[in-house]
Amino acid sequence: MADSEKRRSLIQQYLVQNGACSISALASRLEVSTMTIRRDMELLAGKGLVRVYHGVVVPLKEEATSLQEYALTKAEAVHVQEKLRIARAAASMVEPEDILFIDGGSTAALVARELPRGIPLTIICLSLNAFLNVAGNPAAEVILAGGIYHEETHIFEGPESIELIRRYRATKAFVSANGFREDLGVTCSNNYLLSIKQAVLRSSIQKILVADSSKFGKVNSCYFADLSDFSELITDDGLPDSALQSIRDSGTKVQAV
Amino acid sequence: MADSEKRRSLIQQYLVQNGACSISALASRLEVSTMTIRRDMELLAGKGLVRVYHGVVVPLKEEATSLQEYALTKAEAVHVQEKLRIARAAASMVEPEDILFIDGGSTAALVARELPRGIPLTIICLSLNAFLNVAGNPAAEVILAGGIYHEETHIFEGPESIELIRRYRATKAFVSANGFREDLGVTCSNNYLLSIKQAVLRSSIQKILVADSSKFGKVNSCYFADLSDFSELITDDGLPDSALQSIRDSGTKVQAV
DNA sequence: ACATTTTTGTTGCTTTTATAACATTTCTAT
DNA sequence: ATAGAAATGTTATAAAAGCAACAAAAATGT
Repeated sequence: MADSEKRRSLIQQYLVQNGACSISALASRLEVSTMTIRRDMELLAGKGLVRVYHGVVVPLKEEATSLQEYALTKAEAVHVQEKLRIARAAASMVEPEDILFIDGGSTAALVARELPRGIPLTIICLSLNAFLNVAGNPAAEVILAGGIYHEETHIFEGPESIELIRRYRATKAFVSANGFREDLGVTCSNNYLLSIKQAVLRSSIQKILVADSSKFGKVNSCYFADLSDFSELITDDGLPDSALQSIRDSGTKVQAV
Repeated sequence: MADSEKRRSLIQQYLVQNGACSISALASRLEVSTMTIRRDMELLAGKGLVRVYHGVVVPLKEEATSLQEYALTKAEAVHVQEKLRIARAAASMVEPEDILFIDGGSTAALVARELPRGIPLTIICLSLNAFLNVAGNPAAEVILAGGIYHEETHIFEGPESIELIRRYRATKAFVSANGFREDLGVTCSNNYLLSIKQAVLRSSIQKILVADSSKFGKVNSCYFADLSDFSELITDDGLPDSALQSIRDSGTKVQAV
């Protein structure tokens, strides 16, 4: 990476952490002239990443503040690029008046974050992560399945959660998983996750599995569905063609983004 | 609320939405001089709510979350000190192994924040505010009553919420209110709040009303209990002695902190 | 109604930033 | 190595913001 790029990257990182910074402070911190910073900012502003006011740079990264930030720092920072592509593909499937289940897990949380704003939706969240990423959407009715909070998964467990899921009917469910393979099916790591995911599948028309290719071939302790139980799989381009083909043959649409 | 307060509140709201704004823009938007805005910003900066750079105001993200936002940008900003004293008194009543209901509202959210950490508790939260203030407490089992999210109150509404409350039994319930008086009882502003508060009262041994003295004498549309239905009232020192005495005579303990 | 306090606006001056044009350095490819 | 390109620094001028002191207006209390 060129020095100038590295500097801009550093600036961005600093801005996201600190919320804002003056151009003069950036110049002295990075030991370059203010003109250099200005030119950098012009570039970043052109990309829509920052906004430059009078002497001050403010990161414009979509609400990287407080709640959303919390939701993402906790998420495993692995395969973020893939997960984001998957999330965007998933979000682009959503249509006005859709009723959505958003599962726990970092990929599903990203789906929540990428959901179109301004169109009427009903969004039923199963994890705090997903919820925090949609709360505040003015056009959406946001529902959270409550219960006992599990900090490691950000999911609420309990009969109330299951009951709530059973009471609703969704047009689309975005479900995550810890592992998926053709022979042993789709798996997750906990018993309560299993109950929730199964309830979600039973309450939804379109069942969409969002899982990056690192999950492919893996198994975890709790089996909750076969791949063919899903109407669609959204994953990245890391799956072998043979696998893609055989999943498609079993009746599940596949998007590899 | 005084005009100046209203203006500062508007500014804060605008800042949280937009991330940042120049002083000159705020001045023309609110049709006051830049000096007025500058002085406002000095005030808000003193409270640690914003940071002023050269001509630009940036909200500080640490404080912009749930509670502070609610407690300081909304109309209740005036009574923060009282609420905090009330919250601390309430929190000091809590003992190990207690099972707690924490209602919605800024005062109850403060109770949640002031709860002792490290002692085993079961904490059932009825609002996002309260929840975010206790999530992460390692010694506590944290439960959130889910349902349809209401942004203006940060509360989750729905049959699931009520069912969850009915299913639990608490040793202490910290309940908030919009108004309370001896003749017309304790009132809140919404129907769903009413259902929740009544369910909480029916599921709890000790029923503790936390409400600052500005609520005294007021009525709101929804009546949900008499003052004598509460085992205890925690308020500040703004109630007339005669009222304190007559509430005590009716069998409700009163702490005026 | 009056005086007092608080809030807001105005002015002049200082300091900081923006911008453009030009000079210099650093990088890159042959 | 060297020319050309890209990146960076410098300077001068214009524009905008900061600041302090004072004036005017509005709110408050007696």
